[in-house]
Amino acid sequence: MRRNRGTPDADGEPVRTPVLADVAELAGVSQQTVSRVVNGSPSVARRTRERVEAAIAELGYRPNAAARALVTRRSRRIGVVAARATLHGTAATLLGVQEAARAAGYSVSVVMVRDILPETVEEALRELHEQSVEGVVAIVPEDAAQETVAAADAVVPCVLAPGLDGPGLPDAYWLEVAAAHEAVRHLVELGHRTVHHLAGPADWAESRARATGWRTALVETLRVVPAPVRGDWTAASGYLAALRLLEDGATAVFAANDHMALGVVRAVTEAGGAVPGDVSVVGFDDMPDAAYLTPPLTTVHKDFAEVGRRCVEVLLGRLSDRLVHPEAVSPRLVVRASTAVPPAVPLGGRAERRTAAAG
Amino acid sequence: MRRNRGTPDADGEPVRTPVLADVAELAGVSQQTVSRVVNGSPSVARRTRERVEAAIAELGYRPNAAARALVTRRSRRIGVVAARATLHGTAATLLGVQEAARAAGYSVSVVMVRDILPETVEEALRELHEQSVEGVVAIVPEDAAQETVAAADAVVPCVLAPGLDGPGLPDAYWLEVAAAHEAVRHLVELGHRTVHHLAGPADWAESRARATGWRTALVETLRVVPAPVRGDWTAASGYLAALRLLEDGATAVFAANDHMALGVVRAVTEAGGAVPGDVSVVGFDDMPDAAYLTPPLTTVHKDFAEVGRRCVEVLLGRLSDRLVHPEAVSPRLVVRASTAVPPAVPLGGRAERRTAAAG
DNA sequence: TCGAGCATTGTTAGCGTTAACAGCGGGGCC
DNA sequence: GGCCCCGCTGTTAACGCTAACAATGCTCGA
Repeated sequence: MRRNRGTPDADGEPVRTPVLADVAELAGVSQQTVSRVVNGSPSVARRTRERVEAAIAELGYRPNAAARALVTRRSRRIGVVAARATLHGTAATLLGVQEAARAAGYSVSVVMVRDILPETVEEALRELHEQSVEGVVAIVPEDAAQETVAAADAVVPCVLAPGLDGPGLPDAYWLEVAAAHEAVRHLVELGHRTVHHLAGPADWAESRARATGWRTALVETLRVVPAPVRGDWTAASGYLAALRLLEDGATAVFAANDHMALGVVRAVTEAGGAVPGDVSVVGFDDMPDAAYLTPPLTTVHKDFAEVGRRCVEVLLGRLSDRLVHPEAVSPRLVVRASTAVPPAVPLGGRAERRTAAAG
Repeated sequence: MRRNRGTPDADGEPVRTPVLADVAELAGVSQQTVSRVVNGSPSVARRTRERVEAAIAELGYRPNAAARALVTRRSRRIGVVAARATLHGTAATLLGVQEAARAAGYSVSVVMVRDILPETVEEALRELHEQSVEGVVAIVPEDAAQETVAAADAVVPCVLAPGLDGPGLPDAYWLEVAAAHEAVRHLVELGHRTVHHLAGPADWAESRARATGWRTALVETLRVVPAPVRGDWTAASGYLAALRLLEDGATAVFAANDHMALGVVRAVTEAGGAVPGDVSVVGFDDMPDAAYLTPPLTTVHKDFAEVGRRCVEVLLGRLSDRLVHPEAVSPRLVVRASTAVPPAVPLGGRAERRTAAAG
């Protein structure tokens, strides 16, 4: 035989990872028969199968994915492009994608990008393409990135994870709107004159959906619609933004995610106010810590892992020319302790004048 | 009817992803020459190289990683096994691993396991092995899993991410101990009689390191060492555990991570106490939200992304038979607003009696 | 002038696997 | 009894790429 790789053993017996041929030889059959056994082909006699299986077990044989991919032109691998990997939503979605992919027999390649720019996303997609991924789940909610991803779809099927705009999960957007709407209604019904909004970045579909829900709820109940303030999803940005909201005399703030909401709570507290005594705060996402914050955060629960799973479902569907259309996950309001009736006198300074004029 | 992927062209010309042979033909050279250009071999004439590069650009050629892996027996891919993917530490470490691997020209396969059992970890490792990863970074701090990983090291080089026990980052453990020690000293110096500990799971090296640091600081300053209470890293478990700590009359709690610390704050507040007025709380990890919690959490900052990067450094070192030994990352205390001098009268009920007896 | 020696390019043979087809007994059917 | 077909197994030729070696055309020194 030929040259063997691996460390040559002391007693001359060469150690190398076993391949199909080794199993075939040991079992006394052809490689093709071993291949059939490995792939669960029905046309193998029971006795033969058993012999082959024994040989596989004895040698500890595991098929080589690269060789398979090469010949079948199917890598059984999907790629994930993720941005802001430490954000709760991203991490949880990734988890769901990974689980679902694994369950379907696919392996997962991950590329995380630091800045979501068309070029970086494009490069990430290229790298994934080079790995012959069969499809890509992109967790990059910014619009700019989404266009890049959409363009790449011609080369390799891509599913956008938030799925708010994509063709895969079309009503997810409206469910998100509805959930935001519900959150704001909750605040209005508590008696707040109006509800301020701490929005996410303008170029994220989630931001827009949540802002839309907020706005419609306000318009519907004939409230003034204050100018929303923007954050970048982080607690730090939420804190900063809240300072302005407070100046504006807000008594109720609907933040586009929990991290920012928690920053709002901090700002209110620091300004000498109380949540929910002076200001009510609602978040979005319901990250695991939300229930244990002080005060426990009223927020909208969103099952990101499920979102990830459904993305895979859609993607795998497209790979087999089926058009899968899973029901969108429906976020729902979880009322906890960060919301209450508005205070008799609002916290902000100049605020009184302004809201009085508006109301 | 061999179906080519990509969009079928209107004029019947089948569109298929270009391969080396296509480039070679277009450039009028042999495949080998194209291969040399792609791999940056110096022995290609400048004119030839330019022609080949033009052809590559025109066709949009990208080398096929599977074919390469097959023939070179180097996949240029590393695997990551991660558990509890939504925990801050895990997510951030994964990010660091991914970044460093990518920078070194490696791609990353991720397998996330839900329960850390020897079997599930073993299966994850097997799957990774099947993908011919050249090495594995395992973010599975439980001891049981670590043994499994260590055993797999014979088949494929593995680096344990927390690196507290592993051969790769040996002093990381003691730095962790030192950081915990520093945190507890901070509390003691504030005037607390003793410091209670909310530990992580017993079979995590981090838990043990932090508990050790806590204990030594207490012993060193001649304090009673209260029985530590255990959580599972989540805020929920921290909340539950804190209830017992409070019964015990704790005035200072050192929690093994931020999530649990935040649960402690919640429990204290719910019991009618204040942080830090009645109970001081210190966390560990310094997750991004920590500075914006109410109150801002005093905690130990740990750069997980850096941990991930160094794991990759060690792993890639081993792959090239170099023994890399990067300096361990040194966590450091960040004092914020959740710690203060102890109250005149402790919050807990039976507590007074007990601590009085102890002191 | 000739061959050594260099720079550049081409040729051949796989890497480990599966697709496609070929072969080979034996049982059922007419 | 002959034929066909079925169940099972084997053979051959790729998949896209690179390692190893062979071959070419030069330049240069003796």
